[in-house]
Amino acid sequence: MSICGPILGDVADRVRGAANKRPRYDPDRLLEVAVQQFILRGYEATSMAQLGKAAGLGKSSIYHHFASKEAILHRALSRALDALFAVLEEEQARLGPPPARLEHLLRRTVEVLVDELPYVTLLLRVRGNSRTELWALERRRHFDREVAELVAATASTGGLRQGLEPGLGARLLLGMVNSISEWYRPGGPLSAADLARMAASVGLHGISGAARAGAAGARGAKID
Amino acid sequence: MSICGPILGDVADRVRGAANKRPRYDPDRLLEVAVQQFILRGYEATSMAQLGKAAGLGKSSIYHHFASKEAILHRALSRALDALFAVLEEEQARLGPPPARLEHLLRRTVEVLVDELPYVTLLLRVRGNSRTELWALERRRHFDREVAELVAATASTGGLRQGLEPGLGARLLLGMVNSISEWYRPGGPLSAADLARMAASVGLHGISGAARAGAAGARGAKID
DNA sequence: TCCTTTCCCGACCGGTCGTTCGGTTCCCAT
DNA sequence: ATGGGAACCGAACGACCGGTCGGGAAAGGA
Repeated sequence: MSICGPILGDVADRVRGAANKRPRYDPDRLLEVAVQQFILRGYEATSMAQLGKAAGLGKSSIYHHFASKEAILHRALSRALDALFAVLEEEQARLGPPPARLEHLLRRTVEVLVDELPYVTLLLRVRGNSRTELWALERRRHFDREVAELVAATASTGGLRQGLEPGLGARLLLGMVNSISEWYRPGGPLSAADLARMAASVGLHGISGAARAGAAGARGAKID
Repeated sequence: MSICGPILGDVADRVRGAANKRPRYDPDRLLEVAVQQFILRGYEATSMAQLGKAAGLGKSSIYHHFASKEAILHRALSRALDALFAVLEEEQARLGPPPARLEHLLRRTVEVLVDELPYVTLLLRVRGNSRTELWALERRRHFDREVAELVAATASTGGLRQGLEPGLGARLLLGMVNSISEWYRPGGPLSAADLARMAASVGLHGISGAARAGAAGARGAKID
């Protein structure tokens, strides 16, 4: 128990021992606290002093573990991006018929999103304000493009609905999947695997099959 | 032609005459410039000085038109929310069988999103940092809940796929629709009406009909 | 022409930002 | 027990933040 941390049961409490010892951090644990704050108030709106307080530290102590505020962000975004790109390397995402590969990719993306929820959430909110954010944005675009190419490959097997440009389909698919980070909270009644299966299924079913309501001609939404 | 505005053909240029007269603003035009900047760099990361420069004004001049930085945000968010809630009042969203009402609601939501793109985009990025943002967040939740109730009504007519909780369906639907603000740019080859028709069709088709890949039991995602 | 209103400006305020620095406290291997 | 590195602290830095203020230029009606 402590009165220091702003939220009960926080990392700040876990990091000190059972007694009220002085908190001792390593970069990864501090990262956890920092990302939590970044998500809560936004990166720009979070001050180093707030980061320190949330961790039970003075703000100058942060600089013992990270070179700068931006370095914290970089590490967090890197973690999210690495986890996402690892999915692209998985066998089932690289071999087999495109529709099955796309299904696997979407399902695993959701699972990673849930698994690394804070880090991916932070990634999805990046807007390109600093060099670090621009770098993350570009890496993320690479990922999106791979998904788009897989959707295009699925389309060329006839798996896409009439009039739906593959680029648009990919965007809608990714938008749906990414939006999960805005409401999903671990510990709820919905398991990550079930959510992933369902989201992938809903998404794929949405962009495939016969059109119900016709959209005359919807063309030209390439992932750039 | 001017060297003042950061982007060519900006509102800052349009607002002065053909000659290089002094810019004269009214709140609405200034709002347009401000929202553009808020989207570009984020609300917190945008300073009043930057707002002024983007408008071709000194930062103190902003306060002639708006009481505070937060007042600018409030006006922008209000514009987006009013446009969205107006859709809920439309006849076709209130009368008829639930599936048709849902289709209309989704389609019109996309059209409003595109129509008021900067303002809705700003709304969708709000995280609840100030009283204004909390207010906007709550109004937005009301809108989401109305959509969720319509999805639930659609479900009770048997229009929802097996195992898909209406709350989860609504979230996925809204996530897909809202994500359009992250990539759609007016002037592209895709008209707002076509996009709206296609997005609504993809979304509805995704959450309805028979399941392809089974998700054992996916339950419990209520819109709060 | 003159006066009023609208609009805009530069200088300035207190406060907070990210960051630096010299020094203190703690843990642990020796 | 003791030396040394890792972890942490408070004070202070210059820069910049949102906001205020008194005054000047432009527009418009008389």
